Amino acid sequence: MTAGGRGGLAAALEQVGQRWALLVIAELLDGAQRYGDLQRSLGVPTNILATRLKELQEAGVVVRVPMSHNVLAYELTDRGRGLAGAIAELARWGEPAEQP
Amino acid sequence: MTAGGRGGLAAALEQVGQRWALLVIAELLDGAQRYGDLQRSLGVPTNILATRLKELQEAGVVVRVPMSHNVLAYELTDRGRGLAGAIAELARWGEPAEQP
DNA sequence: CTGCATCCGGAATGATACTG
DNA sequence: CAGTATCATTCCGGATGCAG
Repeated sequence: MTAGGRGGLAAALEQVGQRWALLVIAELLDGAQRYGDLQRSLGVPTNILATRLKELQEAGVVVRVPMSHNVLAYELTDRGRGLAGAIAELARWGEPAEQP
Repeated sequence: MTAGGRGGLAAALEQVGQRWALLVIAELLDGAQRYGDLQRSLGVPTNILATRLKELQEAGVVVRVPMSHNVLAYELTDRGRGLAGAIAELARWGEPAEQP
């Protein structure tokens, strides 16, 4: 039953195909970040960021980890880090063509 | 100036991050297809498909190629085929975990 | 001060009817 | 067959409010 890919791709896009989702994950690939840091470094609206982080947690891509008391951060799960390859490919594809 | 990836990723998502865009491209990876074929195999609304195909042409990802007289099809450009890796990674990530 | 929730206008999406 | 036109629904984005 090789799902072929169409189904897998559709499933992937349902989980991380929303606007800003892959950008948030790409930021978290550099390490855990706090809410405000993600907001400032990405320039994403606060309501969208809150919604995405909630959805990504339900998808098992991101987890909320407490640091010191009163301070918490968001971190990728193993499943979330599994997107590193796809993100790298997309990023390389999107880079302006450079002639050596 | 290693564009790093954030910029490249954002640029990629602006071109192929819209809904259905990557699914259309994935279908075209199997070879050129006609409008009605894409519509039926993907189940995408006709107005969305028309819009995406127009945008993907402007992005240089897809070209409209005439076949026999009165029949035309959509085909990926080299740039479009450059997304094969990213799509394969996403599809594999989205596949349900299979335990043998 | 950080981490969200709410409200609202505008853009994107989807279902369907219509045209060359 | 290959789209375009129209309208309802949903999503997104910016401003703002509010609790811990």
